[in-house]
Amino acid sequence: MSRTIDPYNALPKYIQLASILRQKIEDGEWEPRSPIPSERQLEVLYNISRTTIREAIDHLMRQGYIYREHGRGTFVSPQKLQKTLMELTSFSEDLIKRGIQPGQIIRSLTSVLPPVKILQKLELAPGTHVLCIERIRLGDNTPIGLQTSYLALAENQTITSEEMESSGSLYRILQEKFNIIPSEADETLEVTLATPEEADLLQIAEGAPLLLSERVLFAQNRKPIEFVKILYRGDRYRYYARLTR
Amino acid sequence: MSRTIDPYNALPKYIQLASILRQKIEDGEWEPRSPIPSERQLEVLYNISRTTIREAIDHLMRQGYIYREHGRGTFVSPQKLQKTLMELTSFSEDLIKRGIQPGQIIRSLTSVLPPVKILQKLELAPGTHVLCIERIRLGDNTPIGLQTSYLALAENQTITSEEMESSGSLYRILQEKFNIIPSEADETLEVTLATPEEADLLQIAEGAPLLLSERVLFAQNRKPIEFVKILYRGDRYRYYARLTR
DNA sequence: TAATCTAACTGGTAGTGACCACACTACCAC
DNA sequence: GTGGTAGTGTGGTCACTACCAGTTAGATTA
Repeated sequence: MSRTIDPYNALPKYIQLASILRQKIEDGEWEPRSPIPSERQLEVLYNISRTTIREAIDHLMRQGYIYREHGRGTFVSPQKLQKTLMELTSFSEDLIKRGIQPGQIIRSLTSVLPPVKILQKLELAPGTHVLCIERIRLGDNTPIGLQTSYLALAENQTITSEEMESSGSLYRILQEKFNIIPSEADETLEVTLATPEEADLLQIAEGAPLLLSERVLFAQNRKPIEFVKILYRGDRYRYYARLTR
Repeated sequence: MSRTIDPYNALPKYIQLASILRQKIEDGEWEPRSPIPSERQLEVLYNISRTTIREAIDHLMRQGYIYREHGRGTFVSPQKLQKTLMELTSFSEDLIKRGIQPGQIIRSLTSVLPPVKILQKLELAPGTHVLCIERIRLGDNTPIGLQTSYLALAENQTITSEEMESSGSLYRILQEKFNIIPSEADETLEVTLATPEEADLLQIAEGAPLLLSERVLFAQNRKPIEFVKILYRGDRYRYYARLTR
């Protein structure tokens, strides 16, 4: 990573500065709870205006790397799990962060007419067909979850099972093929009990407790792009979130 | 709510402007997906510099009220549940938002020596005593959760059961009495089954599925102030979160 | 000694002015 | 029609400046 600001770099200076500072924190060059250089010092150190400095610091603060104290200074956050900040993660990203090998079995990939409730969440007209993908999610080669995705793609857009097989990450396909970047999601979590079919697929007993997650995913323009329902095995999955005011 | 910016007001201008704009959105004066006045127009409308305008808009954007599109404008977010943004909420706030009448039964309020695991999460030395509050949480007068809080207060700080009874909200006491403002939390959720004692307290069958939430709450200065464990009745509670990248 | 004041820091708010990157439209040339 | 192009409006980035508001430590004073 660069150690100085390059004014000819295409990246904005505040992003360059933010990543320099982030690096120093992640490398442990600056101890938790210790102050980073003051804004006036950074101005001189990197030859950047305070406006830009503050913008970089704002970013790092919102990402939880540092915190400010009026009149005292700006300090490194003492957090252990910086990587698992409040972030929107795909299933595979999620598992990788926990050190578990993700995997999946694609059960089906078809165009379906979904229930009205789901069409409403996707803000689609009644009668619209959407792409439905059913998958069994694996962690270290054993089932952890049962996932059903409904995707609101444009007429001329579709995804093949080959693409799903080879890429592994639906979100990566959305991003690379259609330039759709997931940016926000509403999620609910509740407890249910496994039906016979679900129990069979997850290799657990009928009536075993499951964690049910339902999520509506929004793109950059705030349009809903996916409704996804995941049934997690209660004994093998723990949900993690970071909340902020 | 004020309709113009008052330069003599103690509140910063960008906060005044943000609340004016928020009001217009909540009142429906500006339709979802329609553009709000451009930054240059707002400059003239409210006689404020663009710096300040952008700061106000930044705030509203992070709170999910609006979104920006480079080259096109700034638009009102089409969100139905503005109130239940990704927010850190207390149990009572949470229920009120869902239209349920919160209540509680305080089972105990004592100084205890907690398990080492909890002391570690609170970043306290082994052997430290903390305030422990056990409560049964009610929704519309029937039990929905079993909550155990461990509070890392200073030597001279404590909370009485009278205060808990009268206020109802622990977070309000923390804020008003000790000036501690909860600002962040790490939370995990998983599924467990009710022990006989838990089943009895929650008035459900032994072995019924529960949603177990464990949360570490941090103050403004990033110091942990509370470890709280809540067992929710699986049949009466649903967890909601909004995730952002 | 203890309380007070002061100066020199820190981050917080605000204005001005400039230029860039992107989106849209109207117009023109082919 | 099609493709280009210039103009104008939008948000994005950046510099420089000024002053306000907390915090701290050291000097000063009672």
